[in-house]
Amino acid sequence: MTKKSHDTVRLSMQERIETGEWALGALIPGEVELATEYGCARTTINRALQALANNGMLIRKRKGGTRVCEMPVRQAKFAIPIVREQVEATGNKYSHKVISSTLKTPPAPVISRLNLHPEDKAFYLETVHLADNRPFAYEERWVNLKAVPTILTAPLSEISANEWLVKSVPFSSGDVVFSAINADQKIADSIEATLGTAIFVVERTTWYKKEFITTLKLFYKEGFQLYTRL
Amino acid sequence: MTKKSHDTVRLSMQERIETGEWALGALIPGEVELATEYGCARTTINRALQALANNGMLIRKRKGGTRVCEMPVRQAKFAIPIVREQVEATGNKYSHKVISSTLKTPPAPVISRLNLHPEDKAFYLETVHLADNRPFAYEERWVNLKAVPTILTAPLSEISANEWLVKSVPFSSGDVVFSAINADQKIADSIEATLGTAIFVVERTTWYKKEFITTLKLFYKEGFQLYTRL
DNA sequence: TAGTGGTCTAGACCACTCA
DNA sequence: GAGTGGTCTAGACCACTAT
Repeated sequence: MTKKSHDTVRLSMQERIETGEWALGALIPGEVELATEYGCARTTINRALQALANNGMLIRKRKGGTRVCEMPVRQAKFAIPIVREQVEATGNKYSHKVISSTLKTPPAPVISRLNLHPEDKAFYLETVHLADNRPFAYEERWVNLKAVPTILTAPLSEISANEWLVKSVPFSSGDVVFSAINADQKIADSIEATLGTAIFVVERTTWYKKEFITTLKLFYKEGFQLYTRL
Repeated sequence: MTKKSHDTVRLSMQERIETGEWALGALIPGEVELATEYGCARTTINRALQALANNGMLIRKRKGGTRVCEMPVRQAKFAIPIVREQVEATGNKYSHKVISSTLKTPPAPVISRLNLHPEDKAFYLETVHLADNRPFAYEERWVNLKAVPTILTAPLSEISANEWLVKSVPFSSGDVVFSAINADQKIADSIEATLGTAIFVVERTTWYKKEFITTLKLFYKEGFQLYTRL
C-alpha cells in the first residue's frame, strides 16, 4: 500500500457513484460511518468528500447529510489561451508583428467596458500573431493608461503586449467570451483569409482590484479549434 | 473573528502575491515559518498554500520550497453548456424537436472516435433546440448502442437525448472542442440562418470507463456567445 | 543527507439546519 | 435540541529532491 489514502478513498467513492451503488439523489453514509468502513480518520473521509462535492458530484448539507447530485453539472477547467503557447504547442515558431499602436479615444463599448470617461484616451494596439511566419491570429487591444501608464515605454515589438502585461499585473481577474463571426475586410487581410470566412473569436477583459487593465479581441485563422477536457 | 482561518490566510497570501510583496518567481517562507507568523497550525497554512498552488499562483516542490509562479497560467472553470439551461437563462421557454432518428453506419471519423468496427451501426439523431419556438441550436448526435442500447426505447420527443443520457450514464468523462464554421445548407435551414453565416460549434464526446457513449456537434444560431469568468 | 512539502491521525469545538 | 458537516490543532511520519 504505497497509495495515498485520501486519493484512494476518493476514487473508491467515485466508483460507487458511477456504478450507481450510490444512486442519483440518494443519501450516502455519514463521515463517521465511512471512516470506520474505510478504516481511516474522519479528516481523510472529509477531504475526499469535499473534493467530490467541489467537483459537482455530491451535495453536502449540515445535518442533512451528503447526497449524490441529481443534475450533475459537468465542469471543466481550462487554461485561458495564450497565443504564444498555442503556436508553440503545434511545433511552430512563434513571432508577432505590431501593425499599429496609437493613443486615441476608444469607441463607446470599450469606454464602458474599461470604465473610462468619454473623452479619455487609451492605448490601442493591433498585432498579428504568426506561426512560422504565417498568420495565426489577429489581435485588437485597448489598454487603460491610467492603470498601466508604463506600457507606452514597453518594447512591444520584442515582447508581446500580453506577456508584458502578465508580468506587470500578474494576477488580474477577468472574463472571456467565445463567439464566431464572418471575417470583414480588415480581418481577412490581417490573417490572409477569404472575406466572409467563419472566424473563431475570443474576447477578454481583465482588471485588477476593480480597475480595468485591458480588453482585447483575438481573431483566429480559419480552422482553429479550442480543446478542453471534462 | 467569525472568519474561517484557512480562508483568511489564503486571501492574505493572495494579496501579498498580487501586490508584489511576494514577487514573481520569488521563494516564499516555509510552512512552519508562516504558521508562526499567522499564529495557526501548519496544517492550516498547508491548506491555504495548496489551494493557491491548485489555482496556478504558486509552484511547490519538496525541499525546493514554494515559489510564486513566473508565468501564471490563468484558469477558468466553466460548466459545460447544457442547451436547456442556456435557453432558460435568457428567460425563454425551452423546447426541442427531433428531425430524424435512424440506425446507420457512421462516417469514418465517428467510427474512430466511438471505437466502433467499420460495419457497426449506431444511433443517429438530428435535433433542433428552440427558444420560445425560435431555433436556437441544431444538434447532430451519434450514440453507441453497445454502450446504451436502451436509448432506442427512450421517449426522445419528450426528454432531450442529452438529459436522458445524463440520467442513464451520469458521471461520464469527455472532451469538448470549440470552433467556428460557415453554415452549409443543412445547418442554415435548421436554424433559419443565411448560408455562409459564421456559426459557433461545440463538439463533445463522452465516455464511461473507456467505453464511448456519444459524440455530438452543436451548431448555435448566429450571434451566440459563450461566457466565462477567470 | 538534510530540509521541505505531503499526508494521516485523534480529538476537539463550532455552525448550520432539520425535525 | 440533536445530528451532521466544517474546521482547527498538535504531533507524527513519509517522500521527494536540492545540495
